[in-house]
Amino acid sequence: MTASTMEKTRTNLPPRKTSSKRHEIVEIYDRLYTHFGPQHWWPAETPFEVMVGAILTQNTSWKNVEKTLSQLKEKDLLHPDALYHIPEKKLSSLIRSSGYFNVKARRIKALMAFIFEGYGGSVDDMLSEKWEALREKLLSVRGIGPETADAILLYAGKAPVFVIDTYTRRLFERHSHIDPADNYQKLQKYLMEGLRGRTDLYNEYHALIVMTGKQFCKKTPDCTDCPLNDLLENKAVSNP
DNA sequence: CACCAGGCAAGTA
DNA sequence: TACTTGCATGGT
Repeated sequence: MTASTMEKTRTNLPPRKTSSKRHEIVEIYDRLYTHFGPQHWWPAETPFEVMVGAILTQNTSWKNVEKTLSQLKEKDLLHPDALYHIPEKKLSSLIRSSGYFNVKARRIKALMAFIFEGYGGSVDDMLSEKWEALREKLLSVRGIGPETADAILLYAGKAPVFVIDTYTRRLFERHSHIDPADNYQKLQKYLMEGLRGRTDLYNEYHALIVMTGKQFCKKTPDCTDCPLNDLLENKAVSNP
């Protein structure tokens, strides 16, 4: 896998010619990719920014998080040393516009403590650890659950993990035979096996799913008038 | 006005 | 184990 092929990713899993019926996971991916194009995720300049953003965006619109991140950047606080030393109270006031500011300030401080106590404040050192081990450690940090941990691993550390969020559940609940009641790990395993360990696809797929959530699907549990239905139903349409 | 947003932890039965 | 609740701002 070269850098250039990472840029514009199509699945090619399996080749259309030799497979009469492609896996629905791949089918959905290709439809989303064809429609929306590459997403270039995560929207951040540094791995550290990914990590902070991942906490700030918990159950919160990215729009609100952007405001917070740009303000932190403006004050030159968006790096480990600054956020490690800043008082929690002050941090909570700075991240106010992201919502849950008291909770998230505590969570960010917990992550800083983790980075400094475990890796001397070096994000690079943290991310150079084996991702399976790092995942377990991240999950032990207060405020980092499976989605946040996996977002950090995938988008900051380029680890081969699929990020499962509410949009992902909703999409596969409506447009595949996957049991929506399945827990995080089971759905994740199913998707990861379907995509054969392709980190670039995990990256792009999750980004595409969030894009569809933003553009179309806001209603739960069902949305019959959702324009996304036209894109995802009629699975035979593109391949006679 | 209600409802949702790229979750998580803690409490309850 | 499986629900329920608190956390909170900002946009539609």
